Formats: sequence, structure tokens, C-alpha cells
Amino acid sequence: MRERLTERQNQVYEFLRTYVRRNGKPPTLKEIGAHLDIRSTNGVFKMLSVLEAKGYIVRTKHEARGIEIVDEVALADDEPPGVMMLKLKEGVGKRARVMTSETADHPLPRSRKPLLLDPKLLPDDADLDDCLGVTASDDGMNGAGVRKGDTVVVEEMSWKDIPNGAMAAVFFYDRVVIRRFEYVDKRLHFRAADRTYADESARPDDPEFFVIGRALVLLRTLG
Amino acid sequence: MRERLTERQNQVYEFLRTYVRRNGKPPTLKEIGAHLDIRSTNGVFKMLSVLEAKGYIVRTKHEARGIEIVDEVALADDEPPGVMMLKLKEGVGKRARVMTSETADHPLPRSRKPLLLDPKLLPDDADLDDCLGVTASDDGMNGAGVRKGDTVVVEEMSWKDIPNGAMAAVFFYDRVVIRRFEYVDKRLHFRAADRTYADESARPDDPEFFVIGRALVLLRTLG
DNA sequence: CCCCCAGGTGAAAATGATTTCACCTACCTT
DNA sequence: AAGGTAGGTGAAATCATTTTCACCTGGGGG
Repeated sequence: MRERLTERQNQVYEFLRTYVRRNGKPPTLKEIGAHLDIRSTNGVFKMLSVLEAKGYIVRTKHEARGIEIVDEVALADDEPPGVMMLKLKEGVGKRARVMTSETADHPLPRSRKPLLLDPKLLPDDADLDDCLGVTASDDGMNGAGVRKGDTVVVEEMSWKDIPNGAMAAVFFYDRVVIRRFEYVDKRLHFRAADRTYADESARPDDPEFFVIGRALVLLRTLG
Repeated sequence: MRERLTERQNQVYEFLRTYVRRNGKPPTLKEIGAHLDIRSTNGVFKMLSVLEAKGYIVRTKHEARGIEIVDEVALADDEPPGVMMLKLKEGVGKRARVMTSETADHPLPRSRKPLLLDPKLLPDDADLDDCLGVTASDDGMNGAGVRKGDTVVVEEMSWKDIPNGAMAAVFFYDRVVIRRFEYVDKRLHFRAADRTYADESARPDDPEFFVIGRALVLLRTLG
């Protein structure tokens, strides 16, 4: 396993990844600095040196944009229990923000494999930076067309911001499921769309139920 | 249609594409020259100017490796009755080939709006260049989780290459629908997954039934 | 025959980008 | 309090790349 990155280092790393995906080439030190508010290219330079030392990137000396991102070979036991990291293609000019595990109230295990998704598929008010993909782990929303194994793009947000009746991704114990969300009588309600699955409800502070966010897009591999 | 390239120009263009795919970034003028035996970077510079003028690349002035390969999406000007063009992101560089109407036996009206899709979602044997997105126009596959309005990524292919039992996108009269495909008794069979929809069958040469291709991925905007 | 075009050569000028140098500031640990 | 680590500032030095300038070449077509 590679040495862990600090939050700041991870910000640089994630910026590199999104930049490359977006622009087809690595950024310059100046661009990295501009996006992460590091005024001196040397600050960036040192940061990259650390990333290289830890094995996350490889650089070529003196080469313009001489950065290569090293692909992590996902270990079997490190595999995501239903949550993967989504990288969204966005228009030029928008700033990438990194969602670290610490940002969420719950530690969400993530895959390092990004998925591309066209932002046109998302509603305009969705914040691209807060989106991630989860895998529905049951057939509780079969009646609404969401099946076990489907990938669902979720905009991470507090349950407070999810409108009643919207579809949400929820951490139930240790699995991610999709449910119709409702907040009534000071309780969170998770309604399944299948008779064989029971509706659930919980107090907002119940640690066994964690609302990841609003479900936006469904992706399914057919065949 | 873009102006044609001369042989030499095409060599440069193809080199750009392969370089980007292999290295995750565009080459420098010197590198291009080295591979194509052009000693002066200026020779390369002019060559690139031509490619840009003809619309094959876009450059950013003064930027190191400031080359982008342009995907052509030349399409009919009328809006889609269920078919849109899909653009697939491949590796780092963008790539899309236009499936012209002439390629298919049937004229497929297409939207000008490309959609990005991560190739990881597709099976390895699928040819990215043959993929396009269609909109399911009925609920005939509801039982299989495909609903009216869903976007389905289809790999264009002859019905001869679609395995029995696979999901396929089919042009029924004037609408695109998804059905389970089967070729039995010298007839094409299209089976719905909903009792309220009848199964259909047709002779291979029936002009009213045109098989667009194999259904690979489902995309649905939730909400 | 002459002119134009695709393709080039070479070198110098002008930016872009990376590296090095010399210090600095929190914060955490011993 | 001392020392290490993560993250930074600024400017100068150096190397990388692009762009411009001036001029060359060989094969068509009028």
C-alpha cells in the first residue's frame, strides 16, 4: 500500500487527475498553484515531489507538464463495498474541489477508479464536485426501476436539503441502498418501491442510517 | 465536412492521436519533428497550422503542448426523434468518429449534442466508434428495468451479430424501442418484457423493423 | 516558362515551465 | 524548549517550447 496522503496532498493529487481527464494533458505548476491557492510555483514543486516520493505520480525532469499519474492497482480487499469515486466532466472554468473522506460525517470507502459522466445528464443546480457514484445493493427500488447492482450518481448533501419524495442514496448499516426519502414528524423515512422490502424510519441522529445524498442519475450495464 | 488532409498532414495528425493516447499528453513540436523526420520545429509548426486551419486540431498560443485534437461531430440539423450521438471518452484523449447516415442501412436522425460516456462502462469487445445513444420510446421492457425515456447506449451492428437473448435497440416503424432479440426460424423476434406489450416478429428484410444494434448501457436521469 | 503550393531548413526571439536557493510559519512530538 | 514535518513565499537561474523571420525546393497547372 502506498503511503497515505495528507489532505492537502490529496487535493493536489485529485486536481491532477481531474485536470488530465478534462484537458487531455497534465497541468503546469502555475495552473496547479492557481487552483489550489499556492502562489509560488516552488510550493507546488515541493508538493509534487512529495507525491512522487509516495508513488502517486511520476515526473520527467525539465519537461513541460511532465507529470504522469500512477494508476493504483486496486487491491482485492480494498475494493469498494458499493461506493466508487466519480469524476465528472465539467465545462471549462469550474473549480475542482476534493471530497475527502473527512469531509463527510461518515467515512465512505471509495474506489480510486473514476467514472466519467456527462454533466448534461445532471440537473443544473447539482454541484458537480459533490457527486459520486454508488452501487445499489438491493432491489428495494425495483418498482421505481432501480435494480440491485445499478450504479447511481449521487449528489452528496445533508438529508436536510433533500426534498420530500426525492430518491436518495442511504447507508443502511453497511450497505448502500436507494430509497424514496421523506422527513416527517422529525423522523427520516425511507420508502422502498417493492412490497418485499419494508419501509424504514430513523431519528436524524441514528448512526445506523446515514443519508449520502440525492440520487440524480442511473447507470446500468446491460447484457 | 472537413477539408481533406494530404498524406503528410495525415501522418502528423495520426501521430498526434497515437501520442496522446500513449502518453496522456500532446507532444512538443520537437517530438513531432523527430518522429516524422522534420528537422526544423518550424516545419512542424506550419504543418500544425494547416491542421488547425482545416479543423483537425485546436491550438493554444504559446502554451507548451497546447494541442487538442478536435472530434468532429458533423450531423444533420434536425432534432432527434430518439437518437442522439454519443461521444465516448477513450483513455485520455477524446475521440469520436462520426457514424454517418450512409453507414447504416437506415437513415438514423441524430442530435448534434454529444454525450460523454466512460468506456469502462462498456464491455471490452465493444467498438467505441460504433456506439450511439438512443431514447427508449415505450415501456415495453419495463419488466427488464428499461423505461420509456431512458437513454440506452447501443453498439450499432447487424442483427446477424447480436446473440440470441441479448437486448437490442430496434427501429419499429418510426420509433426506437428496446427489446430482447432472437433469431429463430429465419425470422427476427422482438420480445417485450411487459404483458401489455406484444411480442413482434419480422422477416430480416422487413423494412419496418430495423435493428440498430446491441444495447450496452442504460442511462436515466432520476428526480 | 513561371508562379503557386506543400513541405522544409536554420537560427534567433520570445514565452513558458521547471528547478534551485534562501528563508518563513504553524503545529505536533519528545 | 528543541527539533521535525507539512506547506509556503519570492526571486533568480536554467531549460523547454513556441513563434517569427528569411529563404529554399520540387512538382504541377496555366
